[in-house]
This record gives sequence, C-alpha cells and structure tokens, in this order.
Amino acid sequence: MSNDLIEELRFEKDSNNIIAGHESDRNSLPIMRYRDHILYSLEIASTVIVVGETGCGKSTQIPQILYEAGWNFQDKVIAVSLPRRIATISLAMRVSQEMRVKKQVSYKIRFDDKTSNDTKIKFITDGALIREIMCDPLLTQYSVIMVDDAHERSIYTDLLLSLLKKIKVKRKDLRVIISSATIDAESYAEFFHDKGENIQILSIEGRTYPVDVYYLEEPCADYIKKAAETVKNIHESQPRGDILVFLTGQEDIHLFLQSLQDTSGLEGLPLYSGLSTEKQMEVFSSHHSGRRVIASTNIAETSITIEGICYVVDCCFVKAKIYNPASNTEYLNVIPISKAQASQRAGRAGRIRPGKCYRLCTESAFINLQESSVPEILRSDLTSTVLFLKSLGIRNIPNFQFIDQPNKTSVVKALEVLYSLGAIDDFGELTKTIGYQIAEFPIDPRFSVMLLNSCKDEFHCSREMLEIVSMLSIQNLFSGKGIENALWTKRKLGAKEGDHICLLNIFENFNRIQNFQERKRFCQEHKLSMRALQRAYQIKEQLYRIMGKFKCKIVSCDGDVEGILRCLVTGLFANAAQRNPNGTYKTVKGDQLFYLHPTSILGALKPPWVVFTEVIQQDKPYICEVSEIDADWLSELAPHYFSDTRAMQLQIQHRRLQNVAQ
DNA sequence: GAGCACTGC
Repeated sequence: MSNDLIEELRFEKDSNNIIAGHESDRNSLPIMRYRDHILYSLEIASTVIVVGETGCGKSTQIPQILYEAGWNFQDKVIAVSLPRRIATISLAMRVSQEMRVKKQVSYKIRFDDKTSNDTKIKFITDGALIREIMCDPLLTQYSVIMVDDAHERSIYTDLLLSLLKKIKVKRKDLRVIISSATIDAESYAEFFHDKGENIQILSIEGRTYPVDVYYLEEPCADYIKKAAETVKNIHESQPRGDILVFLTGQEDIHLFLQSLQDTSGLEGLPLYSGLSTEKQMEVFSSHHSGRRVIASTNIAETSITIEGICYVVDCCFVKAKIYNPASNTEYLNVIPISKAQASQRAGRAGRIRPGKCYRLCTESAFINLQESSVPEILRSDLTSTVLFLKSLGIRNIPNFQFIDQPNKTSVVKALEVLYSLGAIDDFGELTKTIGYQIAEFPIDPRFSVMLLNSCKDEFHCSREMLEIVSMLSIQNLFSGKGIENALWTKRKLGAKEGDHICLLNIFENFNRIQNFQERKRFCQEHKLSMRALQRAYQIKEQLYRIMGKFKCKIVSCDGDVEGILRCLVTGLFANAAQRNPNGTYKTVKGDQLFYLHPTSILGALKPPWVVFTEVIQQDKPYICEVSEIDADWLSELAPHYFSDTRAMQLQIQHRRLQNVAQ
C-alpha cells in the first residue's frame, strides 16, 4: 500500500465511526432484523432498493448476509461499490475483521487492487467498477452488485446504474441492490422498472439520535457574522459538546475563525481539503482544552465524520460546480443547499447524544429549498462520459437512458469536442485510429491526444508529455498559502516558456531524488505537496503501462522545448488565445475574454499567443496553466479546427500582423 | 494584479 493511502487510512480510522467499537455486536444492528426479508426479496426480484440512514449497518451486513446465504455460487463474487476510496478500504477492513477472514474480503481502488482469486466479497469504487465494464461488459464475475450511497449521485454512480440496467437485460441471474440514505427510492424503482419486472423496496430504520432544528426569525445578510454570534450563544447557554460550523470555502472559514479569536474557552479549527493531512488531523486530536469549534467546508458533510459533535451551525449554502453548456465551461458558485443536504448536515449533531442544529435561514426560506441537489451529471462537462459510452458501443447517446437525462446541448458540445479531437468521425463513430485509445486513458481526452501524438517523430517528447499530463491530473500541488508561494516555486524551478514546462521541471526535480527523506525535504523547501507529487508519479506509471499496451514509444526530446509546446497545441488548440493590447486574452474561436491567472509564470511576459489548460471563474474568468505558442502552429497542427473556413486563416494572419505592428 | 467545494478512473 502506498504511504499516501496508509496516511489516509489512519486518518479514516480516527475519523470514521465505521471502525469504532460501538457497532461491534452484529446482532444488535437494526439491519439484522431484515435478514430474511432481504434474502427473500432477492429470490423474487432482481432489483432491490434498500433505504436506510448511515449507521444502520447495511454496507457492512448485507454483503455478509449474502455470503452466508451462498450467493458466491460458481465462484461468483459479491461486489459492493461506493463513491469514495477511503470508505471502500475501511468497509473492506471492517468486514474482514468481523468475518475473521482475510482472503475472502478485499477491495479494489485505482492504483491499489487487493483482490485475488480467493476474493468472495469485493469492495470497489464506482469508478473502478466502471473501468471493469470496459474489459468485461457484462460483469460476468459478479452474482450480486450492491451500489452503495447511490443518493450521492456522482457521475460514476449514475453511469453505473444506467449500465446495470442494460446488463440485467442480458444477465437474468444478476442481482442489483441499490442502497440509498434518502427516500428517492421511488425514482430508482421507476428507472429500473421495465416490462413488469419486480422491484422490492426495503426501508430500514437508523440508530442515530434525534436532532432539534432551529431557524432564524429574520433573514441575515452576513452568514459569517451570524455564525459567529450563534456559536457564542451556544457556548454561553448550552451544555458542553463540540460545535461543527458549515461554511462555503476557505476564505469564509478563516474570516469566521478570526472573529472568534477573542472568545475564551473556544478552540477554533479549520477543516477543508486544501489543508495538509497534518492540519486536517488536528480535528481528531483528543488533546484540547475547552469547547472545540470546527469550521468546515462540505468535506464534513459526507467524507469526514468527527466524533463529539453535539451542535451544528449551518450557513445553508454550498460552493458547487456549475456547468455552462453554451461556453462548455465549468465553474464554481455559491448556491443554497438542498433539504437532503441540510438533513445530512444536521445529522452530524446526533451521533453521540441528541443534538441541536441551527440553520442560518428562516423556516420559510428553508421550505423553498430544493428537495435534493442537482446530480453531478447535470452540471458537468460530458466529454469523457460520452467518449466512455461510445467505447462501450453505445451509439445513440441522446437516447441513452440516464436516471436524469443530461441537457441535449451538453451532449452535443461533448460530441463536438470529441470530433475536433479526432476521437469520433463524421458518423459519430469512434475512430479506428485513435478513438479507442483515447477512451482507454483515465484522463481528460485532450490530454490523451497529446500523449498519443507525443510519440510521433514530429514531436518526439512522450517521456516529457507523460510527466506533464500526470502533473495536470493532480490537485493542490502547492502546499503553502499564497500566490507568491506558487510563483516563487515556479520561478525557482520553472521555465519562461510557460506553466506546463514548470510542471515538468518540478516533476523531474522531484523524481531525480531517490531517498524518501530527501524528497520530503525537497518538498518542504519548495513548498510543494509530497502527497500530490507521489500521486503524479502513480498516475505516470499507470499511463506508461497503457502506452506500452498500445506500443507507443517512450522517447525524450532532450530539452527541445518547442516539440513539447507544439504537441500541447494538438490537444489544447481549442484553448488557443491571443493577447489584447490591455493584457487580457481572447480565444481564437469564440472570442471569449480571459485574464491570466496571477499564479501563471507568464504574468510578467504576457506573450502574444498562448494555449491554456483550464478556466477558473473567480471574480473574473482566469486562464490557468498557460504556455506560449506560435500562431502559425494553430493552422498547421489543428487545420480541421482552424481552417474550416479560409476566413479563419485570414483572421489569424491579420491578427499576427496587428501584433507585429504593436 | 491578486485566493479554488468535493470526489473519482
């Protein structure tokens, strides 16, 4: 197991009560009363929907019940799929401890497949199971697949449910259990209900404590201020017990904690994913004086459980990804939470004794909130999703049955992007040349195109491109706070050609060091995240193996940066932009206006032509990870995109001349 | 000229 995962798991052990002892007596769990009912339902129906709160024991007990009842006939495997890695590992460990067996219970996540021929119960992430469908479209090794936490509605969960519905048509013996914490069971039942098929719904009571909910009398304008007031009130008037405050982002969290600094007897702690693991761990430390106030983002809603919380203060907002199909861009926005999210957040107060939840909105405002959050698939760029479905041979994507049908415009946008990348042809079929190969890489299709091209003699830089693409696939590379920090590191290790070459240099410097301790020192010195760089290394290894499978040559350009930059253009051509006289940038097609992100190494130079990797929407739309290019490369390397009309060529020519004149 | 919710292959 990687160090990264050991660390994450230790974290999980302390943070999640799945492992804690108080559930050790199996037979006291509510779920055990439903044992016969569950088994009977599986005999008479091929789809069973189980509704039950977190903590009722369904994720740990149902697989054991099935195992004991002999659902492993003919060497088939019982699978439980979950949205997140940590939950997958900890469930596997918990169940294998309970059953006192080692080999029969195992897990599989990306980069870490612990399963073998002896595995009978297999915990797996939704994404990993989706990947298995690519090799084994009917999932023939499984007798039962339990899709756990389906209410979270991640893209992979939705895709999995859609595909299972199709698989069940051909595999009459397969059983599907959908497990959800909310009462949207009817919509799943409706989705799976086909040709009079029998579907069973089971509701299982939870075992958490009641939580009293309070609302504001008057709406408030400033929820950070109101949250601080509420916390002080709780502190003065309520019995002991820690307070969990839900806010939207790290800036909110720090403002909030500052305003609490002078209150005696309160210990404020921030919690968000951008924090280093050590900082996050402080939330689970048992050494503290007085009452703790944990100010958290949404990470505490599902991913992390903190013991000892008796009070929840909820600002009733969340920062969520929004997708704009018109411009094919994703961005973050603060939006009101749904009622389902609100009750999940409130439930965090009732884990050790009856708790209290203070919502920072009026009751009438609350009643107007949406019942449940918009599923991820409805607010995402669908390029990878559509490509994946194409690779499974699903031709008519607009007619493919999703639980919630994505916007037609999003599907069309995805098809356009795939066409421009050469992944699909005029008929919408995956191209024989590169279409299937692009689909196989677990990365952005634009990056796959760059990787595949980098082996060609023309570019001759696949070693470098592997490293760049891996670095583009990680988050939170810079561990310290501040734009200055990122820029400082980039200047120290970077290159004038742009941010992509900076990433390459950072990776190569890190990778040259063999010794673990020295690597750690290097990261501290350069304010880089060790975790992020190790992950980049793992991704590189995985991509390397896939390239080997396709017989792609791994070659180095030996410092010839131009080959790399040209190769970037073959994937990122749609993100080519030209500088305006005022220093902003405009995309060549679409004429969208962007600002260079302050962490870009190109901030000082502002070259006339660039390609960028992504856009982030803050107060202004910023382009990130930017490199300098030559305008001539565009029509040369992406003629299908830029020279579909002669006018476009003339326009580029014209703009070039303008530029020379400036 | 100035700060980014959370997952996952």
